[in-house]
Amino acid sequence: MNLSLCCISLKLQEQGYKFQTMTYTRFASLPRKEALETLSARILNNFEVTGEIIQYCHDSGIKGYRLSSGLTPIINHPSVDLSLSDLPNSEKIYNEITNVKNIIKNTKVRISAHPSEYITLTSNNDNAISNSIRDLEQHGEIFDLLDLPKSHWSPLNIHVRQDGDSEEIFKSFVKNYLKLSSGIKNRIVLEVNDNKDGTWNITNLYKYFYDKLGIPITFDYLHNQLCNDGKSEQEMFDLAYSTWGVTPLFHYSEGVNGTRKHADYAVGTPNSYGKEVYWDIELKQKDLAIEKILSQKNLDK
DNA sequence: ACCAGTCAAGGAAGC
DNA sequence: GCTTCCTTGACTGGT
Repeated sequence: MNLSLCCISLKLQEQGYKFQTMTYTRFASLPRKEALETLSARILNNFEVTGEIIQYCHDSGIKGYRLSSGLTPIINHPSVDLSLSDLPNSEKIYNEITNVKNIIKNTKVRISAHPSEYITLTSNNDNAISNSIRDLEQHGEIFDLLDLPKSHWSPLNIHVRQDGDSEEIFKSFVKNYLKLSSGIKNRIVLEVNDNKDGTWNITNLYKYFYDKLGIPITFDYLHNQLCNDGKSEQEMFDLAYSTWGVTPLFHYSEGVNGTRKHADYAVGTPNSYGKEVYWDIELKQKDLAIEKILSQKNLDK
């Protein structure tokens, strides 16, 4: 089974490999030089941790890894707007990125990302749109530096956040989608929403975004349970599956007591309905939850 | 060393 | 309409 780790390894975290971040408030409160140095050191740390995690995934039989969206904090902030090359010791960061690139090449772990839940391509708020585009392009830049394919093999997964009139929202999406670079357009995929009564269930995503733009649809067990049009799970799985030109990367999670809150561990196992799929495991116990699924799978054999 | 509060985003949901 | 909620994990500052 192709399982994929989301962002954090609890095992490595225990060994001291932890991501670091920085808020804009903090950045702005420090003298410029110190702020930049702190930020640079944290970003360097984050790429080192990323390399460790990818190697660990490979060594543990985990076939995929979702990059943390907090890899390069603040640099996309509209009031900061830095590129990696602006940072002190940027050559160290680029060296580390090259190291991560080589680890990916050697291990063949499938790399993806799920940019912020707050990204929108349909908003009426121009700032929200430009912030979203900047954030997506930043992800693309990192993907390119890591030499990841400009295809859905390395997907950038986002949501259509806005509910309402499908036609209007779709039009708004297209307008902004066309502003994205080809590196983003070739990688972007759309995930079923998790809000009840949501407009963007898999059927509707298919009708608009796959049919008209060829964008693959990400099936997610939990979200599909919470947001669907009454069709069977397998029917939705198959429909989403049919939109991918490469092996799909779907999401597996279980809710606590019927809520969207993610459980610590899986009770069930991902059902791939006989197909080849990569599963992002969105469970709070991260690699420990994956380990458990893999060990149960082995017991079954 | 530890703990509680803070931070960030934009649409949803509630009043 | 306006406010609060949602979500997440690490930072921050006080003890």
